[in-house]
Amino acid sequence: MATANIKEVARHAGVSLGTVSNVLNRPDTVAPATRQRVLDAITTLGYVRNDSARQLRAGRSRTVAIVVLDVANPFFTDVVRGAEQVIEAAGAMLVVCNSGEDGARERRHLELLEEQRVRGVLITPVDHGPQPVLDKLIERGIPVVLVDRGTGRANRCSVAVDDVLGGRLAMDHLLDQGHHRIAYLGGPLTIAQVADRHAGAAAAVQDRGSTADLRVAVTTNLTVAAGRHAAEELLALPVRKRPTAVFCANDLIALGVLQELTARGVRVPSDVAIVGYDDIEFAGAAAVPLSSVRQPRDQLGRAAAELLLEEAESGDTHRHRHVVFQPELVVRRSSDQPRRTRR
Amino acid sequence: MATANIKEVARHAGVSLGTVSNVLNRPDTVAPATRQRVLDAITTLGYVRNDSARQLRAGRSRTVAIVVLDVANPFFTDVVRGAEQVIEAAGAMLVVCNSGEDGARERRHLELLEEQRVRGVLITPVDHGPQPVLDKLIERGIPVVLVDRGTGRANRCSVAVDDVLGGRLAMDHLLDQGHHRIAYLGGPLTIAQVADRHAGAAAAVQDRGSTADLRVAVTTNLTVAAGRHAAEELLALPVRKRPTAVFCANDLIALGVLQELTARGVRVPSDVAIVGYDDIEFAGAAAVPLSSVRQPRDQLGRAAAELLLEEAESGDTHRHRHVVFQPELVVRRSSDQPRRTRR
DNA sequence: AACGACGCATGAAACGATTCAGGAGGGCTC
DNA sequence: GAGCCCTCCTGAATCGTTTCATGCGTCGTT
Repeated sequence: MATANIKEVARHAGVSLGTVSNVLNRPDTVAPATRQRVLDAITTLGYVRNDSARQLRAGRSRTVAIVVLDVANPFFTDVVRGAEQVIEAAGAMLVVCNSGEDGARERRHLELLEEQRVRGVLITPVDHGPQPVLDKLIERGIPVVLVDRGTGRANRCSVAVDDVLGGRLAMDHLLDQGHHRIAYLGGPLTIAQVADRHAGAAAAVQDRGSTADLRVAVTTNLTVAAGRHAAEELLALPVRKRPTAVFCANDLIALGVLQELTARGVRVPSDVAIVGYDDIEFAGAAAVPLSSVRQPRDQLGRAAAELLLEEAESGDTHRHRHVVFQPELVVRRSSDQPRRTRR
Repeated sequence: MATANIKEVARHAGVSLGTVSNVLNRPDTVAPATRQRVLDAITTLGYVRNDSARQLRAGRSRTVAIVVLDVANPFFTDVVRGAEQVIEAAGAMLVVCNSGEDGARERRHLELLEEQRVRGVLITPVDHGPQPVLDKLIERGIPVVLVDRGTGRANRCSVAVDDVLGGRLAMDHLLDQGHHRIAYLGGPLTIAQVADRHAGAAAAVQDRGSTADLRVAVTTNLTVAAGRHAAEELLALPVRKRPTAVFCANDLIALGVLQELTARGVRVPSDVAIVGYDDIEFAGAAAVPLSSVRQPRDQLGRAAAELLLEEAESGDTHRHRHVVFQPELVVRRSSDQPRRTRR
């Protein structure tokens, strides 16, 4: 019942504790014959290392945690997969924690992770204000890497995508297509990503000296349902005031808009063009494939994981870095139809 | 730097080790004044429990693992969320591991989890043959609960949804709508769910004594791309031989089919009706909202977690159970148009 | 023959928490 | 005031691993 321990293995193989440990950790320092005896003992006893003891001795664990806002959001699942690759290749283990956009849950998770002395934490924090909990982790020597939150602080690394540029790309595209009345859908504006994407869109209009009308419709969150709701409001406008294009803060909203418009007989893109953000898998698979601003999601995860491992290994000599990726516009059918210039 | 330990706390508060431990674990056995002194020492020293030491002593950890086939699949993310609720409510922690449908990765994960002496494992195994790795875990006293794999073995609990019934529901619906040529899309058939759903569909045809023609098109996996590919093959058939309805083994395939058909000018549901499976969020949000067989995904996760905790606590007195949920057909536009009876 | 070097193996000493048998002191009963 | 119970606290023993100073041969060099 009680799993065999290293001592029993030693006794069974007729060697000392230290030798078994050496077989496990530095096999080449043990004579082949002895090594084999030990290995045999291990298999016949069904010995399995006890990680708690290992960690206790080592003072730190071999697991890395990632705390995401929503495990069910395709954006984050892809980030997780990217991080996973790097972490597992390094022989460590990635545990995924879900804050569900809830600060209290986030804090509970971080406390548990601290008790576990995890090797490091990748996190997209719920709040983007000052973060005493994170600072505490860092003081304790647990590296923290911010994921997808631009302005990293001085005591930690960060990876992010240039959301202002993303907004600019989307808007430039819509302006190129000849649109003049354009709506930006997203919210709440307290979310940095939502605000930045809008700022980029506005900057694009301004830089061109365009007379285009860009207005914002704030949604309560970033879900499909919010998109449907926003579309209803657009449809309530008289046709001549209705935007001919909408730029959505993420693809879930865009999909909601698409669905509602199609259901009401408004055609995409001929009546209304749509551009989303994130380029999740379901964007290209929508019945009217969705134009979207692609973020290198798995790269984001990979880069974050690499920074973390680097910091964990190099220790004090580490210099914090802030990696920023460039987004990329993917034009698909939902916005691919130049509009005859008219007002 | 090195985090304070319980000994320093004891010294700082002028008490013994045991007292500090009591404050932490049995606060009411310590006199209020002493307790407060200890708590003060804890905060001033910034003491954080060391979970490794705790676990080593206790012999087991307070974390539960869930091993899923694909973290990015909306079906599994919802199962995870369900399990999470129960596990966290019990003061434990859920770690999510991704096997990516790869048996080797699954095994590596299980080995690591065993080293960590996790409290239990929820798993949707990659293979449904005999599972020596899982048996080994169980022998070691680590409870295992199968998720979404019907035929649980005698030494473990399981939760599942009746896939045969689900297939039957879908097919009954399509037959009711007057369809006579129907295709089942899914694969590989070695996946129990894929086979069971087909079995249900076939049984429905037979039980009615229907003359309907149900044929299977096997896909290589269960993704959107596979659905698109399958749709292309359907379109290669002459119209008079082409199925008027397709039943897909999951929603990702169904979305792929929908996209490809729409892109080729085939209308859904009037030319071809579609029914999917899982009822993921994007099913209802598709441009032609998708009929689908709904599985109680979060309940699945919750039930699995509850069985696990129960087993972990009751120990030997535990009797393994196999919970089976009923699926439910959700009819949406993609199949909601009775067909004039004709052959 | 003496010496160092080297290869292997040893086992005691950590790591930090929990547990538990036991002790100190105070108050109560008879 | 003896005996007893209670409350509160103590500290050694324990969990299983890793590490490291040490020991013991053997071999090659001088």
